[in-house]
Amino acid sequence: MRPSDLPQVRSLELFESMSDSNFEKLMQAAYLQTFPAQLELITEGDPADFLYIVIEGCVELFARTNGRESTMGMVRPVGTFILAAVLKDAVYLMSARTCQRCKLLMVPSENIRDAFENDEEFARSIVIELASCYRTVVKEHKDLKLRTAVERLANRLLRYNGDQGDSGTLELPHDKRTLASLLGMTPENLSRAFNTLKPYGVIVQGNRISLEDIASLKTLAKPNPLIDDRAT
Amino acid sequence: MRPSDLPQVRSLELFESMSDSNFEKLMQAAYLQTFPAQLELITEGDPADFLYIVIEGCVELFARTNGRESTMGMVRPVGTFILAAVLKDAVYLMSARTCQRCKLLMVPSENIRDAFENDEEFARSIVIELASCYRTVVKEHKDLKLRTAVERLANRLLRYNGDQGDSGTLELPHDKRTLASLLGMTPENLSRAFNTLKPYGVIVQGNRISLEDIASLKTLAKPNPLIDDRAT
DNA sequence: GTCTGGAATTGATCTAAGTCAACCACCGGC
DNA sequence: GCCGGTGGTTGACTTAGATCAATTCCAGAC
Repeated sequence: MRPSDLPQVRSLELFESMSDSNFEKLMQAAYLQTFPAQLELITEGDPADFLYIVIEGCVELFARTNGRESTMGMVRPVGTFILAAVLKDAVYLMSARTCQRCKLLMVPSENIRDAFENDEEFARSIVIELASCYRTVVKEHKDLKLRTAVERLANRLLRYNGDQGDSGTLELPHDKRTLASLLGMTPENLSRAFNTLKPYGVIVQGNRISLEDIASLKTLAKPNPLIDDRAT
Repeated sequence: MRPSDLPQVRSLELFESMSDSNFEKLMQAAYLQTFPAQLELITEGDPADFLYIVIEGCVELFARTNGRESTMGMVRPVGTFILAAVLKDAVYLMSARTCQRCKLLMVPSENIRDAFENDEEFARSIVIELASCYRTVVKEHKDLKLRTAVERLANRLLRYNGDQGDSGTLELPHDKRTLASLLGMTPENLSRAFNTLKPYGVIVQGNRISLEDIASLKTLAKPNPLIDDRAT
């Protein structure tokens, strides 16, 4: 792997407080690979052989059952996916595909579990990371169970706006069909949801969105830190 | 606490491989309390002061936002709740209330975090437990996103039937309004869902259900181990 | 530039599910 | 025994959202 990528990986909360020697050992066992767009990296039900770390590009996590399919999450640099399956030595619950050409670091599950046994700091980081993942899904579950499609969209826009510096203008980080699936609706319905948000100052131009009246958008969205805040 | 309860708690996967002395220390810091039915034990947004362990009775986890409310899960003996918030030293994401008179063991968060630092085996168990919790929510999320209400009910019935010995007869473990909320629908809609399952051999008498034609119920439900199996 | 194919939008329609209201059935208290 | 309350069911109706089909809008290929 390119030495310039290493510090990035090291800076992940997961690896930050690991000992140098253990980190190096882990990285030596890892593979850095480049994948083309639209490649299915893993399929739900397969045994978890690797922990994946996204160095470049973007990976979509999705689930399928009975002909239907839904986007479960998006991972961008520098983020990991399917830590839980790796630790439990279980099968993947989600599938993953590249959205673009991607550079991924693949760490063999066994090495992760070894490091977990031998590095107490790493074990601690893993717990924090897992707890965070858990809380993220709980929030998504609440979002889906307690809100309508329009509310989910409104809150998502407010979140993207916050992520991108609260400027009142934001760029959708994925295409609209993906966003729709992520929010648990159809692309058609997403279109219509954008239309119903127009009176609340939401202007759509391709994947650039301006929020002209954040106050009124908030009265509709009723954002809730226990659903929308990433940190808490 | 009654000494007869201790072995039960000790047998929890979470505490099983902990050292005796550490377990005792933890239990000495803990409080055993009995609560009446319908008491709100914790409220989402409050700081996580205790890890709760249900010794007797049944606790409902639920979430509220903007006037709406939804049941997120049910905890029965011997089970724990809100481990993630405790470990992250964060606020609760869910509220909890007793469904019946309950006996609960409350372990101060701080002691849990201490034990986590000092007992490597405990740390390992926590990771497994957290990973399991995570995977459980992911499954619930898939269930909600990928299935209709009737399918969710059908699969739930098959699951309860499996839990209760595959006899073809099962008892609903909670009242129907709670089940409805758990499955993400209204009580009225649950009633109707039971009716649409009648042609598939589902006979309802109060909270006793008989499944007279499991084969055909399965063709409708299309159970998927990556959603419905607890273990995987 | 023009062509082309995928993404996005729009409209018409259908369906699953929620809402509202009435009603029933069971249980506990008196 | 009767009363009243709670949980469950049923029916009529509304609504959110899905589906299907028809355009439109680009962006990239040539």
